[in-house]
Amino acid sequence: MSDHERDEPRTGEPFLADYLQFLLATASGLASHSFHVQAAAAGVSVAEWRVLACLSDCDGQSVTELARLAQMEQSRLTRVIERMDNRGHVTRKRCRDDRRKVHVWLTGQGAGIARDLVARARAHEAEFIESCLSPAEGRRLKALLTKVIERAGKGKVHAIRR
Amino acid sequence: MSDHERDEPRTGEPFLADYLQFLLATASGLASHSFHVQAAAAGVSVAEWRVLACLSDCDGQSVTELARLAQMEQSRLTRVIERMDNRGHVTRKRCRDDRRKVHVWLTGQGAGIARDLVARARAHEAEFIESCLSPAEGRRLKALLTKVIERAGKGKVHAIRR
DNA sequence: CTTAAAAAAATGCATATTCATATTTTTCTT
DNA sequence: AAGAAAAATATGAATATGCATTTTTTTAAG
Repeated sequence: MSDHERDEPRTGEPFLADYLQFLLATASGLASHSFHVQAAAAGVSVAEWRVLACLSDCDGQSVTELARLAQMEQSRLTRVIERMDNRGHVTRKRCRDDRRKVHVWLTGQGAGIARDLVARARAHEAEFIESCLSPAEGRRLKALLTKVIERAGKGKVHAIRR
Repeated sequence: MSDHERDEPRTGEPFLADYLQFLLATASGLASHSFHVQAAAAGVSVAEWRVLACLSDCDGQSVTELARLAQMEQSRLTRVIERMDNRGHVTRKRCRDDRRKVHVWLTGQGAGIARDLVARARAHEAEFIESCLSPAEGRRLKALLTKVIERAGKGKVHAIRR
């Protein structure tokens, strides 16, 4: 319809379609978006979902560990956790061995919500993969991403424990 | 060091390490983070960088098109663009064919910044891939992501034009 | 042709996020 | 063992973001 009224012609090569970081961000957004809508409907924001998922995988992490795993800036995570604490979804305890640290656990209620969302996330993942890749391709993609994370996140994302 | 003071044992299977959406988000963050630091040092936020990159690839898109391509909520994009307009990095023109739409272009200055950042992004991408994958794996990963985007983003990310 | 519905962008306002910095505790140096 | 440096959280204040809604324009229906 609209002709975009361009002034200048295209500069050089198309950039985005071959830029790994763009492809990752776009695929990530597409893959997660509709699940995030489900979570929102359940009253859980994206940031909160990330915390629930991380804790459901490994409960009792410290704020800093959690921040790394959930890819959140520390002070942001502190406040996300604070809200979740107020709603009774997590509890915090200062670590006795190192009293600088604060560890975070799911409460019973939080764990329930997490279990439910994790189940839905698994279902959503299966649907999503089926909608765009063969099972083998899905496995291959995961393997490649895992390799990227292990190599690039050396020390940063130690929490991918199997 | 710290023993994480767990109360309950682990629930079930580890979840995150095999959850595609987590792998994508994590890899995406790791891949982009250090470039985002570079951009910030150049006075460009992540959101602004996305706009610059999208426009440098295809100038004169409408706000809605840009929002889809840059994966930004529309009202957020409107304000990001407004700031970029104030700084003289982009200009907006209401479309004559369809006066609801507003198209966005890079200014000379904006295009200069975009060119510079795109060049750095390409260099950063090459370094990043080399740091964690073989060239063949890098290509394979891009191919898989492209497939995901084409299939899952049917109609949503039409702007991946080569 | 007139009115209803849809589409695009902007905006008000409540909330969330960021950045820098303060605070507390631990680790390292000498 | 004392003091400096580092590490982990928290917090104040400026800014950005999200959601619902409004405004303007276009498209569809009757």
